[in-house]
Amino acid sequence: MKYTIKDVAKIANVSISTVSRVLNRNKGVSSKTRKRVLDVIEELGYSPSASARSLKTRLSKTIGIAVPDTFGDFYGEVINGVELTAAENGYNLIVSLNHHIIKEELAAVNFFKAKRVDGAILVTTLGDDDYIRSLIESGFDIVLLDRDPHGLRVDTVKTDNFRGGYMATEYLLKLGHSAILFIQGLSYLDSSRERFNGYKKALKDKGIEREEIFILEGDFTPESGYSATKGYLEKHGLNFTAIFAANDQMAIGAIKALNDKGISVPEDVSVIGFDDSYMAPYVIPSLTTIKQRREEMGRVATELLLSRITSRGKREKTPRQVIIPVDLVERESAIPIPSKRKEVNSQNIKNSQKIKGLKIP
Amino acid sequence: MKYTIKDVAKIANVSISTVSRVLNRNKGVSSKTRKRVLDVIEELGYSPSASARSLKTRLSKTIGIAVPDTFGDFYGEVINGVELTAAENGYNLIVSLNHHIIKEELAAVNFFKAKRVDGAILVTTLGDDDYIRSLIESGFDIVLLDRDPHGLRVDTVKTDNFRGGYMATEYLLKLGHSAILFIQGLSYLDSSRERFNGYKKALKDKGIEREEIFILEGDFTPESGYSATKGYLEKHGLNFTAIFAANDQMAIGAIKALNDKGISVPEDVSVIGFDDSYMAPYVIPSLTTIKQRREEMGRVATELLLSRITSRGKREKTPRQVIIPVDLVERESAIPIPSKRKEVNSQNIKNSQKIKGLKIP
DNA sequence: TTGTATGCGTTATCAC
DNA sequence: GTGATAACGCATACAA
Repeated sequence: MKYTIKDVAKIANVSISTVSRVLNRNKGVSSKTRKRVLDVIEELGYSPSASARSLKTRLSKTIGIAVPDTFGDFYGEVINGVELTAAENGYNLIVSLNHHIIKEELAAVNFFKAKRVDGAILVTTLGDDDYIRSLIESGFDIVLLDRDPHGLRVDTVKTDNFRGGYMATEYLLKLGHSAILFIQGLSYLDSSRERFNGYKKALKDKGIEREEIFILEGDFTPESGYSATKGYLEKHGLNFTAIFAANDQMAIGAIKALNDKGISVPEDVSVIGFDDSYMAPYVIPSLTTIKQRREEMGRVATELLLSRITSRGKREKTPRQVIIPVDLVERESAIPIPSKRKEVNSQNIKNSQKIKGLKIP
Repeated sequence: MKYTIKDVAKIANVSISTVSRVLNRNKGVSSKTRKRVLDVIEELGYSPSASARSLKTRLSKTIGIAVPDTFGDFYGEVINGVELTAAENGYNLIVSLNHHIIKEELAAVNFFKAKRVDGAILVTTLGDDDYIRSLIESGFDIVLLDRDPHGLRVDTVKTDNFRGGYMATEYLLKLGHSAILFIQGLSYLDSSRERFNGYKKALKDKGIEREEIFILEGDFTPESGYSATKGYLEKHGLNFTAIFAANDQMAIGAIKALNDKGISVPEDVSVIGFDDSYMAPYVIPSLTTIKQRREEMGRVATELLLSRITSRGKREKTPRQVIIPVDLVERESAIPIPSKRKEVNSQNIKNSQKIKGLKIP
């Protein structure tokens, strides 16, 4: 907490340049004096001042990450992947939350830009493309996560949302479902839109095109999945046999809403989510879902960023777009529609009878 | 990204000290020149170098937080509270994960100590008390979160775990349960132990003291709650009517295990958790639990830390131990035992019949 | 009210 | 192989 390179030098009976050498390049120092210096460092518990060092080197050995919040599974696990990779490479992580407020995101980014960090990962960016463009043009290294490049020359890392949406829907179609509700997340996010596009495409490929009213609004929270489903049931009744929610949390909320109305999952309605969150195997019924590799997204984004940082000055790399593949995880919440089932047991009939006050078309 | 205070000074036709003054104390500068300087700053998009500034002031305006990981609800929300409060006060947050490995925690703390941060919040510390003691003695500001002081002169913030454990158990007792399983979390953590103590005390106050085999080992993950419960059922059968799990995730895992064995919650077994996590209202049945104010814990810890940091040099404050109160949140997963229920409907009987292959005492 | 000069703890350039 | 010394960008004591 209080020793400087000077103290070390004095005690080790060498010059500060020698100490600096053993601290860094470790070359051009006789092994004898190196050992002596090292001993003193150890003894004093000395560690170099980060600020002095970065003032000189213009490198902070720190990267920033801007995320909306740390709730739910997604952001937390992304951060995990980022921190892990950063730490492995000797970088620290400054986390800035913007609470889904654009102004705060801009503030965070400006702060990042103020030389405090060597580069930044922007997750689920809210702001328009212009400020990102200006960031890039000013030579600031950034990578976008969970977002498309939108024509910008940036590195991006995203999940294969379209394919995930397609797979989920296709899976339900194969199970015999055709009346499939889609609960979208925040619709201004690329990730939500693409899952939606995958859903639409799968339906279209199957010749189904009508279902406008089947699109419910959500915001990725379980509350939104719950109330969207509840509202829909109260308005339209049970005129669907399956739900695809843009994330697991909304799927779980939807199941709860169905359950509250006496509708059984999966016997009456199949549900599929997106994420393969921590809780997905443990909810009842366990959730069939599209697995998104959240931690890996963080890892990859960090690797991209660090490779840019360390290659500064060399010729500019062309922007890279990494798309992380998804997998379908089959669990209990999605099953074939009754006509396709081997056996229809009494339990299902019983449950169906419980549906009251609903206009069943 | 590239202007310095010098550039600003030159363009504004003032000295760098004047610029510095408007940047900081903002006093002793005529409003005319201040405006001029401000304009130049604005125009250039200048922002002072953090490293230079902290080299000079010996303050980094950054605090660190060390947590095991960012999975589940607890740590993420604590971080949320910390970041919020830090940002409000102009501080940045460096997050360091130790992945439940002591060595990494020590590394993180040493790093924090290397002057990069003005203070640190240590969450759920793994390491022994000695290294924390040495930290404190060397004048480093820290606050411990989710952990007891263990006689150390540190500020701590924790949930009222004992009372939470007591309340949960007492609630079950009032519902008529007496055979209550306890699933503990990582038993080396204060928080888990105290919830356990609360459980034991409530039983004792009620004159129940025998239940050694009723204590199951868990580690706060849903997996552990699941497998502990499954293992117990396979070994002892259904010789209990309620479960108190040291967190919601394990409670949800336990419910899943019961469900897999054909045991209904809450009809056959009542379950109560701890946390009031994000998902608690949406699992089926919705989870009765003890609410832990995670974000507030983060807020309070940060306030304690910042107050220490800003009062450096003044006479030392005596350590403060803040205990955040808990609340019981009643939902669906815990109900009176059958003899205490107003009505026993056929549904319950039916469910009970489903229990097979279990030695029911 | 404003300007000048010094030093914070490093790294790097140059000598020796 | 080693040692002076000049920056890095800023805050501040001291002058003016």
